Amino acid sequence: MKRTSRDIRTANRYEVLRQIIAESPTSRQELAAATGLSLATVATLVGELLDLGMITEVGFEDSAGGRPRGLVAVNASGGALIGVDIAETYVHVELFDLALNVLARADEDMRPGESRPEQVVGHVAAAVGSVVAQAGVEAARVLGVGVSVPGQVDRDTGVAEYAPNWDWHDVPLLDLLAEHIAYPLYLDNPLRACAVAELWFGAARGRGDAVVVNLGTGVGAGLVLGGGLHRGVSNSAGEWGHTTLVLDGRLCHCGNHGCVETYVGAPGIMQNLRELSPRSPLLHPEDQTATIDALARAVAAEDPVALKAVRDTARYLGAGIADLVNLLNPEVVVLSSWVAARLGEPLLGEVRQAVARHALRRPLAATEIVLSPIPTDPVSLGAATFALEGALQSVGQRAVKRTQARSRTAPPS
Amino acid sequence: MKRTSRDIRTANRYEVLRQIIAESPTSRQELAAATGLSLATVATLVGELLDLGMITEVGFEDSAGGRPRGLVAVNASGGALIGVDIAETYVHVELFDLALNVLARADEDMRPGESRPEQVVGHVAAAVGSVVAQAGVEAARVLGVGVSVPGQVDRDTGVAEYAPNWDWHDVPLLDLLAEHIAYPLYLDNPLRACAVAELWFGAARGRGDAVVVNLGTGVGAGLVLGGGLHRGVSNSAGEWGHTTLVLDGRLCHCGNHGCVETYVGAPGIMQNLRELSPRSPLLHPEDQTATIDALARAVAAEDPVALKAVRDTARYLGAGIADLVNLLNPEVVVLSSWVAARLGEPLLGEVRQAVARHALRRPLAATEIVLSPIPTDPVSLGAATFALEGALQSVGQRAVKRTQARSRTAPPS
DNA sequence: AGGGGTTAGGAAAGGGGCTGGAGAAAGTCC
DNA sequence: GGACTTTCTCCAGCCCCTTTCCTAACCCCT
Repeated sequence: MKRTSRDIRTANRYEVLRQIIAESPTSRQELAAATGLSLATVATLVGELLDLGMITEVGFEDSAGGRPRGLVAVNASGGALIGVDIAETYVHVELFDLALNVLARADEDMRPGESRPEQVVGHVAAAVGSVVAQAGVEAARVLGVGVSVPGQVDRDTGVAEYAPNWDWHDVPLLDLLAEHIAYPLYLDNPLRACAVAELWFGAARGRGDAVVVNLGTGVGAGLVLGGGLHRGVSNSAGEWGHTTLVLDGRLCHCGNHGCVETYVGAPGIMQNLRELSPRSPLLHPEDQTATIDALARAVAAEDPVALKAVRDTARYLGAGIADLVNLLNPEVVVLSSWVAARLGEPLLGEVRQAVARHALRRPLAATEIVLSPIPTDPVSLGAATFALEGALQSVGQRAVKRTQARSRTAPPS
Repeated sequence: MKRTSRDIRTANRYEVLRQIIAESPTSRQELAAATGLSLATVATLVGELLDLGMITEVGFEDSAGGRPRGLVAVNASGGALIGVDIAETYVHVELFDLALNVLARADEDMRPGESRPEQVVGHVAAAVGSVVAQAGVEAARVLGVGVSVPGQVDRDTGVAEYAPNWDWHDVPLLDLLAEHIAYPLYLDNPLRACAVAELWFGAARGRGDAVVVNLGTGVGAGLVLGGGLHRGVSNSAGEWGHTTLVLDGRLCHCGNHGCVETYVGAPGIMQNLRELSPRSPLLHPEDQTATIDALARAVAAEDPVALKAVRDTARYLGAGIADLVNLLNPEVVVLSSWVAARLGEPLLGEVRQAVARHALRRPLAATEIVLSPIPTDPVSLGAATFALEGALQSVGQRAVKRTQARSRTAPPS
């Protein structure tokens, strides 16, 4: 709530690092141009990041008659970040270097019924241990672990206030995890993880206002407003899946009827397909992933039923997204998560048309609708980004002293 | 987009003045406590406002053994603000003193067909001239004129990009007005005017995230996010009236079916009533205001048809608001504009129940739903507030020099 | 090989902001 | 009148960002 001049610094630090990660190697000049900051400010921020070991100087640009520009790049091996994606049936963990390359993965399946917090924590601890061992990084170089857990989360206290899958209430998840994991921990939910991933590395980079529509088993919308994540007063903003799309429509597990989720979530898409063709061979009743995969393949083969199913889904989705466009007037709407990744361009095209039919002209003209450009799992990437943000947050004064030390020691060769 | 330390200053200046207006007279100590700023900062900001003549020192608090606190209050006569509410059939103008009391009003009716920009500008100029004359304020003391015009507006260039009532496209309204009005002009739309009015003087004061639901002939939602107005990338955020509430529902003039507006805007409410009782004596087919007034009176008299009509309206409205609560997780939802003012508590009660049925528990628990506490026309008040913000924006360096002058001249008696 | 032109980047100065503390100011109480 | 208390102003200190100046580092040309 209260803004101080330090927040400006932190935001600029984020901005510079984002830019370096996006375009490595790069020069101070380019960074200044890209961020709009002065050269002097960029230079001090770059100095801080050099001191932290997050970036390194990697040589010089060829000059055409002048002092050559020094180039900096992400120091990939300068640290490791871990992203944990806890879902209903699995725990997926990835370890990233600072260039956000995946160095190691680990998965733990959870059987139905394995829903006690201690059990979940056990799986997470095992997977985290596994990725650290696989990647062979020293413990000291792990900058933090971001954890995404479905439902409502109090990120300050680290309490999972409510997780619908397992009917958790006020589980002190971060404290439980801290007993097994010695690295700094950051907790939030998958919606916001995806949004942050897009904000740092995806289609929302550099945009003031963006909506990240999450299409998975559940559905939600991560909101980027004013250049930062919008959390709402109790950190539960973005619950878009239970917006009423069809009055008295399909029954949703939330108890209402006609929620967006029941039409465009993976089970909803299966239902759309089933209503078109009850015995479609594409349907794998117990396996959402297999069904969506089959649907994607059938669309590629121009199967008419599959095309119609995607079009129907896009109609619902487009109507919902149009409402978001009208309400929030974002620069970009990003379709993210596994369903969007698999259905890809065919879905996107239909959605664009459907949105165009429903949205008002002016907001529509200002809004781009795109697929997430993030190739890996956005949830674990976003979770890792929370850890990265955490590591950058508290850079504070110490760095200044060390800047002096640096400039004394190693003049460029 | 780009934040600088000056923005902090401006925000703090707003905050201090807001607090003084809300609670006049007050002391520097109280202001510091209320705003969270240090005493020193409050003192300099109060000094600035004293120099501007917007507030005055009005005496001292009784002390119980110490230096008594100096009290400051709004200097009501220190300036005048004009708010212009342009609507489809009328222009309503109010002149406020700095305590935001209405000193003068003027209305101009516009006949259907009188829709050329020059005609509207003529009415505005006449009404503005009238209020200035009525109130008898000197021209120099008018700090600015805020103008609210329906539709999409580019507030920087002062162009009314699109006004649906009159099918205006890219009308340079501010330039046209400037030919007749010599005061500083500020342009925006009624949605945001209402939101700003709530933010400064109403139920959104001091709240980080609020939604101001505007119930008039049209329907919209002013969004206060992160303590400030959310405008979206092309200043058209808040277009909530054309959110689809009922798939394939009532035809809306926007061309879609089932928009929120067709159920909870004044014409929509009339339709709700008509569907209940086609020959209801409450219906005044050509007069929205009269119908809503009659409905309000009938509700007060516990007329069962009227009660049912309000309940039906609240069902629709509640479903829509619940979606907003889920999506944005605001601290408060404010029901504003003339329909909300007239239907009042009965509507509010039904809406609360309807929202509770649709919204998710956690966001719901964090959200309060209230009627706007603003007794006058919120649109002209909000428009005047734009002028007030404008006057405070550019306080800059000059004030510092004058601070020295002040401290030399007038020591408190 | 050495100078001139050109560009990069560091250091210092400057401007804006907020805060904490010292000390003057203005009361009450004894 | 003096002791005590509280307010309020002013200044030093710190954090930010930017502008400006100057040196460093390179190219090219002679």
